[in-house]
Amino acid sequence: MGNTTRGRIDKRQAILEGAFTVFARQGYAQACVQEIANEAGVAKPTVYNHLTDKATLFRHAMEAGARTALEERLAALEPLAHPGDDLAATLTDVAHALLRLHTGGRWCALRRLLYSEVTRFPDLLDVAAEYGTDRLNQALADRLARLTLAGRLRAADPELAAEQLTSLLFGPLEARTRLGTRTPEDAELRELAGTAVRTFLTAWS
Amino acid sequence: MGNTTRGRIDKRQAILEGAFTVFARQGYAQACVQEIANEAGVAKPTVYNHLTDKATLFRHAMEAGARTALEERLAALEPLAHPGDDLAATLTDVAHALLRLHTGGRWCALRRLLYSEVTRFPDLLDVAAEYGTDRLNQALADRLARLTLAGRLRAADPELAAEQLTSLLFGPLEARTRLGTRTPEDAELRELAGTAVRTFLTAWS
DNA sequence: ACGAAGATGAACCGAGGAGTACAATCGGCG
DNA sequence: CGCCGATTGTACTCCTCGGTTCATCTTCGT
Repeated sequence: MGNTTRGRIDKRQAILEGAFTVFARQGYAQACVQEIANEAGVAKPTVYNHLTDKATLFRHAMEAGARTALEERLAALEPLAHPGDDLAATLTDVAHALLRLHTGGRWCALRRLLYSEVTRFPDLLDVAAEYGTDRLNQALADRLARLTLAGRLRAADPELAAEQLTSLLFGPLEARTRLGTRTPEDAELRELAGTAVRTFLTAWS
Repeated sequence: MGNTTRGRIDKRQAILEGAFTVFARQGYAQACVQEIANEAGVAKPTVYNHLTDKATLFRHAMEAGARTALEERLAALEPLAHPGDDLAATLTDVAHALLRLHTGGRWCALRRLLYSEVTRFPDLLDVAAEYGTDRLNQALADRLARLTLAGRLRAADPELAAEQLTSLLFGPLEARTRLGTRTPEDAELRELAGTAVRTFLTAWS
């Protein structure tokens, strides 16, 4: 258990990361603080020293996890700032990257925890609003608006267009990933991205 | 608490319904059997008499809830069997009905419970497969195929078309319903159904 | 009316886990 | 070196809750 450096590196960070992985694996109620402490390579009283409560520990862990997840997703749609000659191709690439993130373990766990604990922790709604799908849609709408201005698209309502694109992308995932317990083949994701972008473009160009 | 008829009407049914509502309200781990018994107007040993375990109680409650939810949803797309002259209108009506079901308490609770407990109860995947979105997509694909045969649609791949229509419908709900904690205005749902059907029809006709 | 089967309430057991107390230890800093 | 604050293990106190037992009704079929 005592492999982690005994020294002065930020325990708090380790605790939050360990907490997120344990919560993701067990759920809030079944995760015991002792196991989180073990996962973080830290003693149980240290956990209570940094984060007063199991509840606040959960909140902070969720917020940290959600923030990094959002950063990943925003980074994934960066290519849309410099689209090549083939708009459909870059759009498909971006869609594919988003799908891979969305089928990854971190994002699935985050969604599961949000759904399951939102009734007991209503403040998680703020986390979801701050780092959730709305934020991604907003950034995507910005990109689509720029593309429309450049004459490469005909999205009169960029918000709606973005919402429909992400819906076409992520909607089928629930069934395809068996509620997040399976990660589909990369080829399947590629195919999914292609069909979604195709219908999107026939509707919005 | 003894308001429920003391007689011989099916206790088991009452227990399952009460269990579903309590599980929906509290989640699996935080729901205690005593409260379920109270909700069902029944004594705790009676619960253990009908359903041996808390786990099996949960499984049966989930299956019952999922079955009725599926029946509701399948009934909602019945109008597609006799579409009027205006296909877009009936499609929008069906979409609206589906959206109202999907924003209702029962379905949201079911989704929450499925997501949160699928790791501890992998057999819930069978329930989801039996009564979940796939089944609805299948029935919808059947309708779309019939419509295509009748020349009212051009859905070469009915499965894909159905998947994309439901995605366009239900995708935006996650954000609009704040993870299922809010039920949008009926006008908003109507608008959502309209835009979804519009893009669907421009892509598939 | 009566007996059997099921339902009821209450008390009880045991496990698991949150949170705390405390004494021993480690680390950096003057 | 010697202090001080943070860290560690361990043990402990509650408390919740699953599941059971049991003695006492209630209901129904006959």
